[in-house]
Amino acid sequence: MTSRAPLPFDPIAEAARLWERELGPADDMAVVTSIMRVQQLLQAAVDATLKPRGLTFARFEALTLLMFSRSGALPMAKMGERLMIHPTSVTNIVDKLEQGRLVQRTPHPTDRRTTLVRLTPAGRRVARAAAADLTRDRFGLPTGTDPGAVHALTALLREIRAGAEDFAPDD
Amino acid sequence: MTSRAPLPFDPIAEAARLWERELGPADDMAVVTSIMRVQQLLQAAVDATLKPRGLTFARFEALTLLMFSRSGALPMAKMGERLMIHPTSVTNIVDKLEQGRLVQRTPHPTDRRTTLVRLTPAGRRVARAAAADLTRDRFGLPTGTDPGAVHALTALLREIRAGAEDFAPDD
DNA sequence: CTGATCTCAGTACTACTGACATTA
DNA sequence: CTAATGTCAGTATTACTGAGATCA
Repeated sequence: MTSRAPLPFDPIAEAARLWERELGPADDMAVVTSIMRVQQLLQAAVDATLKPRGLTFARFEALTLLMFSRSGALPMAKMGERLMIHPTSVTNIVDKLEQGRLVQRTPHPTDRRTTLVRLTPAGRRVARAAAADLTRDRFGLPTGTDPGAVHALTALLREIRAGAEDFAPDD
Repeated sequence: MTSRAPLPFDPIAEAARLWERELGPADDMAVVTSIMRVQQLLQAAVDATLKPRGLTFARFEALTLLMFSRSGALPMAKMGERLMIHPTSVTNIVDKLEQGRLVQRTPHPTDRRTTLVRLTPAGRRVARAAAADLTRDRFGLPTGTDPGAVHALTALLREIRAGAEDFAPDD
């Protein structure tokens, strides 16, 4: 959260202008760069909101996933699939959450290969509190962000996710 | 690039449904999560495209910035400002580019505190080739992504960047 | 003296590869 | 035997803090 001085011009528009002049069509470059830059801004804001509770956005997402699951517990592999993260990253994230006593590893009742991750009462409490913090801070979105723009953005990003096979198109 | 099996449903829409039921309005959560997820997909695709040339997207952006500068050289601090990255990250990225002989550190002619980073001929060549690769792969965007959607997305993200003081609004 | 510029050491987080033990 | 599950060791990136040297 090192508050930078804003640039006197839009760096992406400027880059697109020069790219177009020297390298060809710049539309794809401009969107992708925009997404990267906005993600960076939001990630920093969200992590700052969560820091007092010892969470990162990745850990918060894992906690939320468990909170929304029927029994409050899921296999590691299922978590990785839903969160689109690598198996070793699941191990790492669950390690940290377990150190904070927000989740607990338990054996699967029938499949002994599988480890279930279960939300503890403290985990559920922290998840709800963190969710309230994030809602209050609008997940890092600038104050005054137009709700219509939020909807439109979500819909457009959904198209891209569908095209990238993030999920089955016929939902 | 571990090609995952796509989920049989949209995980973000599903999370929004449950969030709305238990925690309140989910619109902000849905956009921000969408941006994070799409960024992850694009970052992986772009890095895969650049890997054969020994570049990451961050290093490519630094190279491009130099390519578009008047003299092909910029102070480290100026680079960090434009790319929105931390001074120590600039040091790190320039280190790697210099190891690959794509840039060269040179002293500033008048301000002896400042280090100029200059593109080498090889650096310029690699930058242009990488740009061509990325253009060919549409910067990781799914094949068939609607150009209209690309424009709309860029415009909406520009609003958010402006609101976050990424640059001066009166551009 | 103040402030800017850059680097270094050390830490944290996430991603990925390859290897491995266990079990369905 | 094959495939799935989870973990570990090791590596690569990037981000950030704190400290310090140099210099405008």
